[in-house]
Amino acid sequence: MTHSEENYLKAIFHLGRQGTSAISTNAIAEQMDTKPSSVTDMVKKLSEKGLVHYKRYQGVSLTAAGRASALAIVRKHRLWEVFLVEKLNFSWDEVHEVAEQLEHIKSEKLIDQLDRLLEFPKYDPHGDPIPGKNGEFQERDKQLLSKLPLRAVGVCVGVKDSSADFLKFLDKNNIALGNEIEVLDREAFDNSLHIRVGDHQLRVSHQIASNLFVKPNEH
Amino acid sequence: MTHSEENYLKAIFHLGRQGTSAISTNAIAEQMDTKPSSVTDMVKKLSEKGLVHYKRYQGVSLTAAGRASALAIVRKHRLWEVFLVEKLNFSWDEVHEVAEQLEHIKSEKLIDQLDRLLEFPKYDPHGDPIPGKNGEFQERDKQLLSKLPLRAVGVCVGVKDSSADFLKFLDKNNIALGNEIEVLDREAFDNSLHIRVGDHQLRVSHQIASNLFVKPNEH
DNA sequence: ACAAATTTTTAGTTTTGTCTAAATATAATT
DNA sequence: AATTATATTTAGACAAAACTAAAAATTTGT
Ligand SMILES: [Mn+2]
Ligand SMILES: [Mn+2]
Ligand SMILES: [Mn+2]
Ligand SMILES: [Mn+2]
Repeated sequence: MTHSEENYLKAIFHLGRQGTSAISTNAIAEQMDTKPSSVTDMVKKLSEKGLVHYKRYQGVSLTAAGRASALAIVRKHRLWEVFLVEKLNFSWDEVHEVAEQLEHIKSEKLIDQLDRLLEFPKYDPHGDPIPGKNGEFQERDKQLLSKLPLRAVGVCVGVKDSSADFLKFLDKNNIALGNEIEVLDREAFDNSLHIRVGDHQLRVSHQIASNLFVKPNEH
Repeated sequence: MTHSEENYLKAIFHLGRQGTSAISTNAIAEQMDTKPSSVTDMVKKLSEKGLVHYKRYQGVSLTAAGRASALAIVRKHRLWEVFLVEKLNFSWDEVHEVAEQLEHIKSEKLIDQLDRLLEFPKYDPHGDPIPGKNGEFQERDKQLLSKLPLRAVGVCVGVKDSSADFLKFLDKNNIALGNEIEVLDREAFDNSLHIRVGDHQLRVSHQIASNLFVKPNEH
């Protein structure tokens, strides 16, 4: 499988996890920053290889084989991200670009041993779950901060947008995975929040709050 | 720079370290397991980019820029090989194939941090020197075992042929880097040697002996 | 239901890296 | 020096992955 084929499978997989319906050519093109006509070409090839279901004009979805391949790539991507943060002193906003390259390295032993070296991590630096060797993975019980009721308390466990810009914003404001977050107040006008993170307080826009995942505390 | 361009530069660099003359199209083709016509095409492109000196029918050599690029790739290749052996439990006959992939990953921080994680190794698992960040590297003082005089003692410091077959042969016969080797006898007929490796003895063919590097003991 | 807008596909090009077959230059041999 | 052999380059083709522009199918709006 080529790098390009792998990237398409991964894109289709990620789009499939958002909305559950069939995935459109345009959506894939946008995700991959390419043209719809290129997508059509590639989707045909993936279909020939039995990796996606495809009927023209009807969108695509992954076959079992395609899903397995996509999960393998996601597993590699996230393990490498952990490696970069834990062993090579990368910050969480720097890892994605390099992991995009490393995810294509082909060696089963490499990835199994990397998993061992990292002591079998369950989540990547952005809080996303790392699929196991056989593709199994459990999404964490989490909620967008913006959906939390007033006075609710939770632990920050992930980001929805993992762009460098957003991650650097979080760093600058001392918000990190594992922090306790409490919703102190919600501004009705723009849905911005007044929150407590650990022992400091700040105001965050709705856009910020709707890109932060928290695991609500049991009560 | 593409993977293919990088592979050509590396091949030219390695050929240049054997014989010092201009490197022939055919030699590159053989080294890269491709056709001479493909080499000509690529060499033209590398020449356009100022990475090799090239006049048709006269062979190629690296420019300063080309040499620097080649050294950067060799550095990455060998650091990754150390990583695979030291951190991921690979044996020295398994690392090359994976390093061929990893050497193309682009990230300066990645390779600097990898260097640090490995505690700035000077040599790779096959005894080959690892170029520094600025391309500087010192070839070790070493000699082929086959060239050693009778009764001479040395330390095994490298292999010339690092094919999996040869490396597995060495493993099987308990010959490893760092072992002390003494030449006990030389058979005039076929130049095979009777040697001592640490505390065991064995006979090795001339072909074996001429692919093992030793650092002769001062006397 | 029909026209307009949007989405998707097709057709034809481009770039990169490879190949085969043929032509040309260099090297070796008589 | 001429012939033969070898090495190298050119010419033309191909596959992969992208693109643009145009055609076709689908969806939307009235
Ligand atoms: Mn990522
Ligand atoms: Mn991630
Ligand atoms: Mn190697
Ligand atoms: Mn090596």
